Amino acid sequence: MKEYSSEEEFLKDYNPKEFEQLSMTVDILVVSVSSKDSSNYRKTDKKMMSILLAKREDYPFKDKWCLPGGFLDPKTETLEECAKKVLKRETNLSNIYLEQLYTFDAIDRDPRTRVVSTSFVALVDKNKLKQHVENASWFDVTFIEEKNNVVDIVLDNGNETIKMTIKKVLREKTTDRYDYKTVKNDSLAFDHDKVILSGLERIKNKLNYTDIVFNMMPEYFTLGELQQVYEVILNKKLLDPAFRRIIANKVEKTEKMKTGEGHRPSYLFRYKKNERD
Amino acid sequence: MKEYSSEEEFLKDYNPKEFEQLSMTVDILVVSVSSKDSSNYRKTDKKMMSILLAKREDYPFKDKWCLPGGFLDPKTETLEECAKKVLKRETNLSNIYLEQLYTFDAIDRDPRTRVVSTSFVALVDKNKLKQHVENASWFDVTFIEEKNNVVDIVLDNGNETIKMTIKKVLREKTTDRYDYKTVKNDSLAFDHDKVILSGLERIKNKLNYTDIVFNMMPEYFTLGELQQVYEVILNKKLLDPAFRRIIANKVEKTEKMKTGEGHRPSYLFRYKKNERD
DNA sequence: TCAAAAGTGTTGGGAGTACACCCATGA
DNA sequence: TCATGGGTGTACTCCCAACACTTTTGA
Repeated sequence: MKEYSSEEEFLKDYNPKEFEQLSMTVDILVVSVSSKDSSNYRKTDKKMMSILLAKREDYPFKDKWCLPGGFLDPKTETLEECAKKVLKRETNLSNIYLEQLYTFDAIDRDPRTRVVSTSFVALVDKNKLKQHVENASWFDVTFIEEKNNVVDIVLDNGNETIKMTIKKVLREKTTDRYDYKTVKNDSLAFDHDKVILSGLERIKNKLNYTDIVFNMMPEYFTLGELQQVYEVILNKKLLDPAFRRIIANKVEKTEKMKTGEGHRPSYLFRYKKNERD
Repeated sequence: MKEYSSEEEFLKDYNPKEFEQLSMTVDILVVSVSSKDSSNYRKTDKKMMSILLAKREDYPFKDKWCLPGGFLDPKTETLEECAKKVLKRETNLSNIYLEQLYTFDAIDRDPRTRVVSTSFVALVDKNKLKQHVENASWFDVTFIEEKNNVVDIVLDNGNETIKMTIKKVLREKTTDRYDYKTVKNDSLAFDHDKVILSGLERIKNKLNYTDIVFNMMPEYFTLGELQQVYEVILNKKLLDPAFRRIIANKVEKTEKMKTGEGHRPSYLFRYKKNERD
């Protein structure tokens, strides 16, 4: 290997042109929780997970939906800064929970040039959103995992229903990592179906050992509402007493009550800010 | 947003030059387990985690150690293919456990140009390695986590000792994600200290809910050896009966025995290949 | 009055913790 | 013989699942 004794000498020899034609993008899975109004005045609203999609108008993906994203400007920003910029543009919010998910990079991912994309998961409280950006829309998520590791995801924004099917193939017997194979996906651009699936699974896993739910909750909430969010993300019914015990030390009861619901009113709780353990 | 009606029109307008000057690299944390010979003939060899480092001879990082890695060729390979190529070069092995870790991208990471680096963790059984590549060396890892979230990592290859100190700062109260701040690091290039820390933590976490250990084990091993590997990775002593119960359904007893150790001989076990649960 | 959700107590089983104990070996 | 690790049984604790039960409300 050649040795260099000074910076000038090194830079003269170093040829980044060799590696040009590479772009990076950032894709963000913005997740929130929405409520479907119930017809029965007694029943509580049904909770749904929802994600934000934007419509592409430019050529290669005309009329396809895709995750909010954008190209990285290598001269000025980090991937995370780029993601925050995109989030600000799409939601007009700055203080959003953001976590790097995975870097996807199939060679033929983008027909224009070689693109490597780092995906992020963002969790937001929909109530804080003031405005909708044009061309963007919230889709309710229905997640059906069948026994043979085939996952159906249905997205619905009221006007349009998007269906996709992905097969999960365990990469190695020794691990929990899956390769995602798209079985059916007509409406989402790029590999965004895979980003959605891996992001949703990440949230589901993290629900049990972190407090990330509270990023999707308003400041005050009833335990029933919180439980519903858990239930819709985990996709299973939880038992009330068990649930209350588990989250007891994460929340604090306030003096406020939620009334007018056709049944016994409930105390409003709040995320316990000053916990130390 | 401008609309395009054909691919030609689109490509004419699309200008990737705007985003050039971006390179990607792959860095791999290759982890294995080594044994330190014991002086006492009765005692079993002490197990250590060890990682592979390579010496840089080129200018900006002369005399620094760094993780095996290389530039991505955007025209021909995916990140994972690139990682496998590097692994083949450094270890001459092809069937290695490989898992994407995280994408690091501080703007000033590399003084030459903007570089985004996706890191991987690879687990190998050192016994399978036939040859050492020049300029590469295995370092035993000592990992000391103090109460105030400051981590000391000491690497030792017999000739040289590398010390580094990193502070972990929780990114958000609601999550388990940390920002890593380098407190002290004189001998490792780039941000490889952070890659090492996050990789080691990843392995530690996954030990409990996956079977990744077996990627670092030879085909036949005693339960005592396996337990030692768990103990060195988790950095705590485990109780024999508990350990045996927990891993009982992951391994199968063979007819082979390990003798000549100055104590009761032990059965050799093997990873149970055909488990279904 | 009553359906619906809020909220609490009690019990049982399964998993992990701790410890006690015996076995087999080679120098 | 004995230090050392191999290997097994058992009792105890704690968490969580499951269920039973009471409370409170608005139409």
